[in-house]
Amino acid sequence: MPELPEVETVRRTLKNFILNKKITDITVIYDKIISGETGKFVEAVRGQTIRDIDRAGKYLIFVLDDVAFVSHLRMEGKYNIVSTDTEIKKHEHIIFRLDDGNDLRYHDTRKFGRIELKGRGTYREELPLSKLGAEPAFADADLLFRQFKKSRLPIKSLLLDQSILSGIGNIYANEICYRMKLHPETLGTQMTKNLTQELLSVAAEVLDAATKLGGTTIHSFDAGGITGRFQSELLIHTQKVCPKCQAKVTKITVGGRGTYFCENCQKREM
DNA sequence: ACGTCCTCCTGTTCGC
DNA sequence: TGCGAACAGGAGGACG
Repeated sequence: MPELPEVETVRRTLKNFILNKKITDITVIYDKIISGETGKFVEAVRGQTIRDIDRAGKYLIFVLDDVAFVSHLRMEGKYNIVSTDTEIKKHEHIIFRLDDGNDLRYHDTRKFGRIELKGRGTYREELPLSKLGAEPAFADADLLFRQFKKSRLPIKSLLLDQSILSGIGNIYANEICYRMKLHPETLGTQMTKNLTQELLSVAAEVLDAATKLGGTTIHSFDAGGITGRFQSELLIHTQKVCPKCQAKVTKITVGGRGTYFCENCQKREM
């Protein structure tokens, strides 16, 4: 499931391949991927050149001449760049034909991803980007502390709330709690100012380290054929044994999400 | 305004 | 062993 480091890796990889390429045609095979009217999307994007690829949290933004489109990969979305004459694969839903003989193809096994047309100069002010919280590297600890303090939701759930902090998904939420020695069910109201500051630096550090390694490859996700090397750095997510104390890792559900933690190491007193 | 639950999907894993 | 059920989960929307 692509989170900030994986999406950033996709962004950088794509930029190398498709910057300044013109989209000469679009074929929409499965149109529920496109939010809004498919015809309008195709009409607006056809003939436009890719001027930049931006990112906000887990969203990718393709910036074209006159418009932009926002793409969320959700669980299993991928972009493949292949020669136009390559046979279309089963889960390729949107085909962008480029003017260099290649296609940019959106592939998504579970069809959860979404692509939506936005204004070139206004996409950050439009939903859904407009309600994203800051990324951990740029977040304000005082504001975050106030948001934590007023919620009785578990910290794990608050970390996954994109309107509070953007870019963290289930894998990194688990990793951040573990590195903080924090029980994932610690309530927002139990957080202290110091702990919040520490959480921000741990979160930024983990995301940065993962980005430097090309993200984490989980299940079918990879960034344009690039295998994320953060996979081997995971300390708790999908682990059987705690690397610190060798205790058996506990798996519970928090806010409907699979949560891995060590009962021995993650019981820090507030 | 906030929290909870449901929906979207398909491939994989689990249980009987 | 086989097959249906449960699970995986990010975000958006319905609902209370």
